[in-house]
Amino acid sequence: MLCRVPTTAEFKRMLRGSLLRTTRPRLAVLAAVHAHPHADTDSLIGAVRTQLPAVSHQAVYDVLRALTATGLVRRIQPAGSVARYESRVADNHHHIVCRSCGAIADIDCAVGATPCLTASDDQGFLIDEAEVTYWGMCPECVAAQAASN
Amino acid sequence: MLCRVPTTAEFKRMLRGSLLRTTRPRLAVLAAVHAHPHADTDSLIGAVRTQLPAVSHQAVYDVLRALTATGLVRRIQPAGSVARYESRVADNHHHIVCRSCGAIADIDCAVGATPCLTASDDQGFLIDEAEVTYWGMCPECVAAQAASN
DNA sequence: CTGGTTTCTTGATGCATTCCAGAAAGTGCG
DNA sequence: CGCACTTTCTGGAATGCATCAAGAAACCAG
Repeated sequence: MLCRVPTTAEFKRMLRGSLLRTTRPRLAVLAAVHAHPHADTDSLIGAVRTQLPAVSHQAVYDVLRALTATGLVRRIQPAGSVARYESRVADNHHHIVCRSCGAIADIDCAVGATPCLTASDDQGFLIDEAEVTYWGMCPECVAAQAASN
Repeated sequence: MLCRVPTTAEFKRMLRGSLLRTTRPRLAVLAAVHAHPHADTDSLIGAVRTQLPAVSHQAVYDVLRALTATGLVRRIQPAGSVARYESRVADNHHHIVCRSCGAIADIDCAVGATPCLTASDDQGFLIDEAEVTYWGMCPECVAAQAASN
């Protein structure tokens, strides 16, 4: 992620561009998602409350749903994990999840555009997205396991 | 799924082959998973109870976990869905999920072996599996939407 | 058949998420 | 700039899937 975190003014523009009212909770949540990629809802609530101590958890849930619906943030949820959110939305990238500690990292699509979208037989389904999740172990957990042997 | 549902004797052999005791709940759960692909836990509990009315939900949860751990069944959990189980475990196949009704269908890997497993940059992770989930609409929901327009 | 171990039953608990009703804040118009 | 309308936020309770815990029951080897 070489992208710097956008400014508040830019966040406002993003909200207006999505026909969303610019409220403090929304700006704070948007900033939190940009600052903490792949964070779960609880972490985001904590991050938001450092700026806005009074926000309710319900507000964060509502905002995250609104932002997800308009495409400003993306919700990911690997099997066995709670919902997590990220701000990279434009590009077609995938994720690798550590089976041991649950860490998530971004991975660009292996081959160009959207090759995985070509299913061998779609069985009459109208496919609009192919989501790839890589499973494995993060460097830290690999090292930890090697050390314990 | 051209495979017929295995017999009870075959289920027993499968359990013993995985060093698991052959108990009635396990046989019933194994049969239920084979008879109802992609069923969620609650449906499986219902299916098991047609044969074994007294089983507790906890027993089904435990059995499903044991079967998943030994690889006799596979657990899948698309984002926003509860856990589902299937009996196709040997082949490397993927799933397509209907955004509208949640239906799940099997899809064979697009290109031969395991091409998607080649990540562009693994970032130091030790990758052991690439899971592909296609998102779209099932034929029924496509028809229903077309009819309502 | 019997001892030892694993598994199942019953009931309670945890946790992420959602529902609900009233209060508050943002927005457009006069 | 202020007012009315609409949407959003607060606070509290509820839902639902899944897991934990302790004792009873079932399975397997000898």
